[in-house]
Amino acid sequence: MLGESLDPKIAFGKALRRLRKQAGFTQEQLALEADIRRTYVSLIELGQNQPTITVIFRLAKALRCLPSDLIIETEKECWLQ
Amino acid sequence: MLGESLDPKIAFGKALRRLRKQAGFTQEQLALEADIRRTYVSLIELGQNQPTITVIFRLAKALRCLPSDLIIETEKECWLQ
DNA sequence: CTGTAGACTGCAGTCGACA
DNA sequence: TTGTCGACTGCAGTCTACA
Repeated sequence: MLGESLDPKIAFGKALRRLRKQAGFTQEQLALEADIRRTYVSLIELGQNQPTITVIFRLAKALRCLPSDLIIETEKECWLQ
Repeated sequence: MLGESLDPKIAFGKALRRLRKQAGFTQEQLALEADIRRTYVSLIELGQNQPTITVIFRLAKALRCLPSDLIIETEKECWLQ
């Protein structure tokens, strides 16, 4: 059977970390560009906090991608495996 | 010049209302399927509250669409005008 | 059918410091 | 470079009730 679908907040954290590294950013650089705190980026990536839509848009802008791209990557983490 | 980009939480509310009506749901039916409160759906659609990623995923499931589709519609409200 | 209102609980998000 | 910890503020999200 196919694996259980992953909690969206866990999946988002994994997707964010993957995209951040692809972009060659540290958590600190990403936080700076997204205007949020570095410690909060850490919590999100670890799936210990879930972002609101405003934060999702800020992170996408900082990563120079569309918010929908971030969500598409999250869906992959959620459902592909 | 192009119009100011709309606040994501306002844009999300507009997109949600549009998709909900397209699906032929009332706020109450949507809330029931998404397992959130009807009054909260109202607040989101009016842009008075912004959802977390968990709520975005629940709403998309209830609307039988992908979370990324919901965000794509939000981007349209944000940037196309 | 939808908006609103008040009061409430838990967590999103901040801040500073240290391993 | 990232995780963690404690303490904090504001808001996400609930509940009930009424226009």
